[in-house]
Amino acid sequence: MVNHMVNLDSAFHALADPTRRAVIARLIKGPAAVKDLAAPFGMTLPAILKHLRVLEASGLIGTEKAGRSRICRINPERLAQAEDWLSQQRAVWEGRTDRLTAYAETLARKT
Amino acid sequence: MVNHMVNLDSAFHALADPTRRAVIARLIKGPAAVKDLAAPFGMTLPAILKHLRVLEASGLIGTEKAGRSRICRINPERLAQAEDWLSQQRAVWEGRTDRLTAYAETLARKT
DNA sequence: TAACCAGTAAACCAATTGGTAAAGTAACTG
DNA sequence: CAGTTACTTTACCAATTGGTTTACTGGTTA
Repeated sequence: MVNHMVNLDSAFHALADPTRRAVIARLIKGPAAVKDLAAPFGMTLPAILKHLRVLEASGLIGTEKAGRSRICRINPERLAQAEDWLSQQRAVWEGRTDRLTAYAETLARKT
Repeated sequence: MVNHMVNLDSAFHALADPTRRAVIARLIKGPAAVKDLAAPFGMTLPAILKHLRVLEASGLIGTEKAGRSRICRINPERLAQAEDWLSQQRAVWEGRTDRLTAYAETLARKT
């Protein structure tokens, strides 16, 4: 139960970097090798590799070795978990404002 | 247009800490003073204040001074922005898998 | 006015981050 | 077998983070 929190920690942390979000946006369209992910950014291989490790540790992506290259693919479930936390908060918020709206209507009816 | 990214950076960064998510979960049910937010955690006031500043800088919450206390309230729009990015990615993913599904069905029809 | 209360500021600390450069290793290619 | 490619490791760096303690300010209350 605490584990779930830890996952959210690492998932949101992974999402907090524009490079990593760009990698996700790329991978969501299909798997890619490390080299191909590095290409769009003016960044060294080790730098991208660090980002990929952060993403992999968070469970947002998975990687596997194929010959001399490593291919990365998205793990949409973890992305959904982050989205779920947010939509859950929104649900509470909307429940609250609904209640406020209902209360306001009650007041309006009384006056 | 780059600004939007920066906002996502700070929003996701703010969400990456369990204390800050707990603060958000609390504030989404209604405004609260700094002291009340600090109470549930075994943490000093300055520590919570730092978290609140991070949350405020990200735009996820707003604060205002009232007498000697400062009351904090949620800003649901920013929360929605983070959710939007995620659901947008999911939409791409689902579009992709839909296309794969359609392709699989085409194959099935041919055989 | 004296005492208390809520927040703020400042200085400090260990750990983490996002990047680099340089030197390896393992898998293809000619 | 020699060379290139693609990743990997290591060591290093400056900046940021999440926390502390101590001291101070401004409001509230007895």
